[in-house]
Amino acid sequence: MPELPEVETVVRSVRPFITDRKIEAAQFTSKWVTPGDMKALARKLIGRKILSIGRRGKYILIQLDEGVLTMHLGMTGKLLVQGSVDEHTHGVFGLSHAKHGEGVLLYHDPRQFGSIEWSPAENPRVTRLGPEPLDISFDEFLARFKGKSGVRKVGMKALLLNQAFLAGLGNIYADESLFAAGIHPLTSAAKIASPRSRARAERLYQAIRAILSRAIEVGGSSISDYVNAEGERGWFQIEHKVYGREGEPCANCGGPIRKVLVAQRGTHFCPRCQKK
DNA sequence: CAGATCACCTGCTTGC
DNA sequence: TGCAAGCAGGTGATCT
Repeated sequence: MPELPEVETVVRSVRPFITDRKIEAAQFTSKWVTPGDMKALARKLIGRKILSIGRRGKYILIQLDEGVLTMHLGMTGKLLVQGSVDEHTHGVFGLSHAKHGEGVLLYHDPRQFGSIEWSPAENPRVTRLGPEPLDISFDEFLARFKGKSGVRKVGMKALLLNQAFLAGLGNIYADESLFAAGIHPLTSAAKIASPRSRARAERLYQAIRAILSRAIEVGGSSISDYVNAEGERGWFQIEHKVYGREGEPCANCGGPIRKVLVAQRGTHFCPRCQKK
């Protein structure tokens, strides 16, 4: 699902519909999305005013006049300001005086891998995240390659998927970034972090930023059913060079794009352009 | 500690 | 046609 660009798009599209509004009703129906006492959560939220909405990694942060509502969209989550409630709608928020729209916010998530949590202050899941890829310098990026016991030996694909390394990259943008930087997904982090690979590390840093920025510009990637809060699709999938393109010719060398399993995830790359 | 494996849930596609 | 297996944008618990 939704990775950093999709979550950013959702946040931007929902912002004008919920900012400065009061939560007048709330209902939850999934023990996976909202573990624990769902009625207590609803009671906690009703009467709260929404001060602002933001994003950290793949998390949506809704600042309230008391505490913060932290949401994750998992693999199939959507946050919608229009549409109807169905069996996959696991969160319904009724909002005060509709300045725009209809005054309802719907959390929709068929697989229920997402989450909705209230906490008095920053959610610990958010605290554990690494830095925002669009905010850090190259030196800070390079410094992340070191773990507590020296330079990390993990493969680059697994490292990019680790949210404690950088927040926000998922399967699509990890594959696209590694292709753009000419790095094989199984290349060890130690190799990229070595001084001799400085150019490649810098290419990766720039690739991640350019790809995420461009994806945000065009509203994210709509692979199957991703849409923003107003139901609009994103268009970055058109610009994917490797993700979902197994067997197609590489944009760079013309050889076939391959798909293998890395870190339990389908991983797309060009064997000719991305050497270990 | 770092890394690998598995599990969570639903729906769609693939292959026999 | 029908059905089982496999796979999907993610994360976190549990092992080695």
